[in-house]
Amino acid sequence: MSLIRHYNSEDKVLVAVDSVIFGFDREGLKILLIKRDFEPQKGAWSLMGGFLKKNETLDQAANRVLHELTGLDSIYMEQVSSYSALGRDPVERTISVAFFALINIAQHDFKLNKAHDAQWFPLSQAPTPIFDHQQMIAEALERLKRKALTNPIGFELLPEKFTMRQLQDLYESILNEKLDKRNFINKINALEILIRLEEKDKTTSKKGAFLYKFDEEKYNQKIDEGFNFKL
Amino acid sequence: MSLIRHYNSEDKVLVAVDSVIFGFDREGLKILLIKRDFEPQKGAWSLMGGFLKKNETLDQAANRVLHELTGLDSIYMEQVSSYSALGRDPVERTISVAFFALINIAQHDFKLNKAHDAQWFPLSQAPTPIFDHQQMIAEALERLKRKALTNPIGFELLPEKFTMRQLQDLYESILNEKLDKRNFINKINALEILIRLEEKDKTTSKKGAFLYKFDEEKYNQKIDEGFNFKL
DNA sequence: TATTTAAGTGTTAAATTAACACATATTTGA
DNA sequence: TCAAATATGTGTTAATTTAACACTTAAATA
Repeated sequence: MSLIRHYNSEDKVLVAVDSVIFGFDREGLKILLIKRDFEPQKGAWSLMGGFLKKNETLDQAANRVLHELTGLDSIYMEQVSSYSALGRDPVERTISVAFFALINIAQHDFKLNKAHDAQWFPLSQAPTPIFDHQQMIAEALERLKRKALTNPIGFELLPEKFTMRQLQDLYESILNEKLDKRNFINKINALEILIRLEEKDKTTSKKGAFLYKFDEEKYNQKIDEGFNFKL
Repeated sequence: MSLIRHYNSEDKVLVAVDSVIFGFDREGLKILLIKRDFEPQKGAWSLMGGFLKKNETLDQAANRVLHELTGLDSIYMEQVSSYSALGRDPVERTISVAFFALINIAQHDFKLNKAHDAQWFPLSQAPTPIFDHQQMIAEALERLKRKALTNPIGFELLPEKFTMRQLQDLYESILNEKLDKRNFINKINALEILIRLEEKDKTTSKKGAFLYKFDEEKYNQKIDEGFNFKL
């Protein structure tokens, strides 16, 4: 007789992961939604998700699901929260763990898996998604905001070379407020994580704007240290 | 034939909740651990936990488990994170959602359920608990720190009447640093959530220290508004 | 009545944040 | 060719917030 108590009498439940996939391009911050192709709510928009398998962690599941849709690996992901309301998925009792992912749309040369009928939506123009996905998006966005104010995130969302204006646009779209150009530049420069290149980007102005890239070493240092931005 | 796709082929897993129960009394910030009474690791210290049942939410499960141990209801709890490493519970594959709870030890007149062999430990003197519970505690503490800097929390942890010194002790033990007395008082008073009573507490000084209570209305207002303390 | 102990109380310097406006380079159209 | 239009680039000052700092007071006890 073993003294090890097994958990045979306990309930097992379906566990899902759902990903709030944020992207950024010249048009601003966007999220990636997929069109649901089965009932109920067939045709409605939804976060990309999937079920946790017996032999994988939640992070692995979230990465697997993201990979299935985008083909991408090594994408920055972070757990947001778990959702467990009883009727949240009308098909069957399921709890879901939400993640957020950061992708730079223009840079990564990926094709969305056509089987999933996915589409990028500017944050403010996204349709209302199914179940409790709206709440997941809202909480993921809160997390992203805090992240942006305490750690550098541009590396995940911006192309390798970018203008100061693009960086400011990124922060403005995450924080959902206009920032003063000079104050923003002063703050960013104080971090000393940017390297100004000789090249200029001429796509948005006649004068041209200097391109910058991140100083990877100092950038990573700031990830560890953290900071406390008030923008 | 139904168009509704069921999830029959998906894996189901055991889902647990584990609670990092913080308490505060004259001796400082403490956590409540229970002695595990079955193998493996019988006799080791552990967070109080339990399994999610088919028909309850994670919050309900966490409250149920807390109630089982303490008899208390309506305790402040907040979800921290989910843990899903494959071998985290050697008995069987289980994922766990950690919560933190705030209890004011002296005020609540509760008896710990003896069946669980529970004990309060000062944060710095707690034994190393089983599995990944140490990580849960660390992350819960991080959350508590941020909470303390952005929302009032004293109501949950302090007795109804308390001295300014007790409030400062609370913050010092959560933030794990000494604070300047005058600056602390100035900051707290700026919030305008305290009411100074005529009574004094004489247990810690000959002179006696004024007792305070929270202005409940303004306190709740600050919960909604939030603030950004830098102590 | 001298000593001890924790409580109580404000001011100033330093650092951070917020507010603010004009010149420049280049293209385009008159 | 020159005027107009447009986005880029750049510093200073005021206002606010935070950090540093020391002495007096009340009461108990020796």
